[in-house]
Amino acid sequence: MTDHTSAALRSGLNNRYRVLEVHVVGGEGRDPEKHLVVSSSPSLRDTELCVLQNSWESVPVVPGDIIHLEGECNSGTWIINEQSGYLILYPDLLLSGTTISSSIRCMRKAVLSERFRGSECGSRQTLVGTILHEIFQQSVTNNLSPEKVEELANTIVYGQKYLKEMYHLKLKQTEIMQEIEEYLPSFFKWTEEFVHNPANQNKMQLKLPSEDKTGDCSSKVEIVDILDIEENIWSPRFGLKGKIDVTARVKIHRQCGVQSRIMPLELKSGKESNSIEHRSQVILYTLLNLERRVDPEAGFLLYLKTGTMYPVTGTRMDRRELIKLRNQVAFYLMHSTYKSAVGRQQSQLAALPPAIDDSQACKYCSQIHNCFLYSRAVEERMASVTFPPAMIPVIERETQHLKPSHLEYFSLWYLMLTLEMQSGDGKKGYKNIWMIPSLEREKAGDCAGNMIRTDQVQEVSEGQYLHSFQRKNGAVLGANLLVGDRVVVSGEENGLLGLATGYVREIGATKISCLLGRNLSKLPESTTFRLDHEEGDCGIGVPFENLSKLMKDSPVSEKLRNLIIDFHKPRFIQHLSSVLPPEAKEAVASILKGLNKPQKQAMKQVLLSKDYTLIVGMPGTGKTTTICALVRILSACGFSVLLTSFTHTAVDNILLKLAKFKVGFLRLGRAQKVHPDIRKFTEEEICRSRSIKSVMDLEELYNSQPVVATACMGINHPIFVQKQFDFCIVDEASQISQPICLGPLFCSKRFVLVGDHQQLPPLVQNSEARDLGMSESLFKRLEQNQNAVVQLTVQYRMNSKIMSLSNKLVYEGKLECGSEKVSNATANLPNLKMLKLELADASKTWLKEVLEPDKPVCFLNTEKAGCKPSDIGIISPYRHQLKVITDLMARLKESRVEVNTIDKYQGRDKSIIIVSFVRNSNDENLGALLKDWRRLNVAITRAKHKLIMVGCVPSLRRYPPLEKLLCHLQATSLTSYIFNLPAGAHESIHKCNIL
DNA sequence: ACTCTGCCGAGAGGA
Repeated sequence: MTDHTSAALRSGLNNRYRVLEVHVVGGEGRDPEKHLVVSSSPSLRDTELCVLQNSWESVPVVPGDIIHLEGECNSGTWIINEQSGYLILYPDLLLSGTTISSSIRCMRKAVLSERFRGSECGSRQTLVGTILHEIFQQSVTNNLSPEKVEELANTIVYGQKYLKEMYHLKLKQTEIMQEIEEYLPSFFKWTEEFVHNPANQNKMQLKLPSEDKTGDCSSKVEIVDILDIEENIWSPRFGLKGKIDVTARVKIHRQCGVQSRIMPLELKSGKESNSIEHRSQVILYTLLNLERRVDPEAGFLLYLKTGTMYPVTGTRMDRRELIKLRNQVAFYLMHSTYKSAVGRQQSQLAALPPAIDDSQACKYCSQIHNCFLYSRAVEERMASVTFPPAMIPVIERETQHLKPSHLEYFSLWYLMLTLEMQSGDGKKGYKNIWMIPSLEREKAGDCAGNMIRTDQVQEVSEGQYLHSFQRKNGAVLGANLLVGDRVVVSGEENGLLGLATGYVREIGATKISCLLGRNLSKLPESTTFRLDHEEGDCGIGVPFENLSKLMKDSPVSEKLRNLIIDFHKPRFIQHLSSVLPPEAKEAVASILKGLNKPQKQAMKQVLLSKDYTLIVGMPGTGKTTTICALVRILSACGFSVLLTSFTHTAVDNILLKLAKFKVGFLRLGRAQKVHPDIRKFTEEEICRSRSIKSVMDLEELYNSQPVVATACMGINHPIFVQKQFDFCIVDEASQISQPICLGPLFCSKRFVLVGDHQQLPPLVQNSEARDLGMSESLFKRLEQNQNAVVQLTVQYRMNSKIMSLSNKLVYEGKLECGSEKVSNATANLPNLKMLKLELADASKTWLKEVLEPDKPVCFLNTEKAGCKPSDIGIISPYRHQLKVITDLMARLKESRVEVNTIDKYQGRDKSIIIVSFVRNSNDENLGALLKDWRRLNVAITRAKHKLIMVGCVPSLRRYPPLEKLLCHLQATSLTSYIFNLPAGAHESIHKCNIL
């Protein structure tokens, strides 16, 4: 994407330029060149010239792009060629060292891996590799003796940290330990040679690029000090990021003298290949090092199996080629869609990097499924894309299980997800951390700057370090970071970006404590930090992954494709007796007793279903109660249940109820995000309290409960690799986008979606994606199969008059009150009499009327009142309005009244609801939010006893849903609902709030 | 043209 309008441009070391023009020069015997007219001034008036030569002209740069230039600029001209300079395309897109090194062999794979992150499912070797890394890193940092290393290996292998992975791969701890043992002798040999006894070692050839003079470059290398492990570096200069296994101070002994350098050391536990991929990784790490220290020029590759260490020098040529490769990958990632030049300018998916002709490499490729899928669903129709001839029949064969409808579904959703991801780009990216000073970002509340560390760093658990920060000047924090938020900790100084990531643990007036993945105590005490709220994009990986899974050639995926894409009719069995075990009958009957008729019907329908059931939970119809009863019945019948929802809060809502009935369950997900009363059911807590340290115990825990609950993004948990559930229940299903909702469905035989498509749909930011249908939930899509739908129509929230609104407008009269009591309930206003006396003066008669408990619905017309819409309200479509209201309420010292958006109020209720519609007749264009009748429906179904709506009637009439509502209000003979407010009425309305 | 919640990740090896 070329839209970087807000990007800050700079010259100097961190120079950013915008490309204004691109000219291809040369040909006719002359070497081709590309001339770029670039500018770093905000006005784009002062321009410079950038000349690309010696194959740099192949960089796919276009006008509008942001580039970073490295090298020298002489009188306004940059020369980037064989000898000097680098051009980095889209430098704010940081690519990891492994992404680039893997793109050497197959760029297509590298690009696919950026989208489909979970495809690499791990193996024994990778797990052993990870564990070996940790053992080595800790041993070398703490200079451990061989006995201590053995001990450490034991604690790690028989500890808690890698149990999940071992369970996932069905590996035993003893097996892993055995394999680890085999590595230790070579590791000891290496420490002898390079750390303890460097004088005895063999010489190695190490020629650093800066040493021009030829001659003897054989040297002895000595590791003097380990400065860091897992050092995380972000380099917006080279557009790179990475974690460096070991950062070591190294002495190079030569005939001509001794040199000291800080160099990266890359560990490998696999085959001693000294391959180009491995070497490239080291070279990229030397580039990353430039962010923090002098150019190391070289690094080392250490193969743990043999203890052999190879020096890797990054020549200019190596670096240049790797940067060019990075630019290409960056180009493909930034141009994953394009607008068709003709017609309606619709976005289309672009081709991936071409497939390579290497069946050997493809055989072991973890992305092969996605590679074939994309070629079949997207690229096949493109004239410009060709495949190696040998590959064509393979693609054909590997995708033959997919019908055209499946391929269409895939490409449409792939496109929509990509569009949505791009539109988040501006906000999401980490680039704000380096592009916006902390002080400025703090105003938006997303950052806390100028912080220093205070207390000792505590290692709370393996790899979790508790850090405390406070302002350098002791000032109060302005940030609105919340407990549980993810944060990125960086140094305020240059080059210290992304030092660590973690979670906010506690927030005080002047202090923040965070649980970070790395220990920062080694940094100088004077280091000042900034804590940036991480606006995650990682979640976007889950829907891509689910989409890919849906296209797999497996029975589960095939069944879901049939049901979801091809709308096969959901099947039901005839008789309850075949699912209801006799011994469960009594228990089930007693649970059913507490339910109303449609709720009972829903239970029955689910029990009879072979595929799926949709439960429409209209407002106030007891969705939570119903789900809770369903879980109890299903587990009484001996079924296993996977219980999910989009948000943690919704999951815990049900669990809180379930806990009362003593139904056992296991809650997955980070304890911090879980309701305090439910935390004791989380895997994390149980593992801690029972100090589970063996794969067997963990497996026992996973199998101990037939009911497992998680947020639906949490389906990458290893439990789901091995367990299949009888039923999956998805709450809030009408608010979840299809590819996310799919996730939990792979883990069960049947599913139940609970929701109400008349309420708000999944949130989609990108308008084009929305127009393409991205906000259609799976619930809505499947609702056309009416035989799978049960409606909960008996509601216990609203009194009859409030209910009648939405009943008329939305539910075609299907809603009914659960009891007389519900139907007639009015607001309890104990101070009303006193207040009425206060309001005796005639100008306020309207307020008296509004407050009458037997007028449950009223609409206050602000048209003539001159009352600013921005003065009133409790729920509102707009966040800005809420801010104004909250401030006013604070001035009136009223904090008990909850102020929130309509969207956030979905699923909740209150006795009295005041809706502020905000819109004023002066508004030139209609906003989109109020056009959505689902939002209106949510707004008018939150109140139990009294619904007060405030807004300018003539303005609101321009919105079709509100027009309908107002018409209905006028047409009803119950009472005159609409009041015309006199001037200055808004003050009184706040008094009304204080009731 | 105003609505916002989920995910731990860059890299663990394989040819």
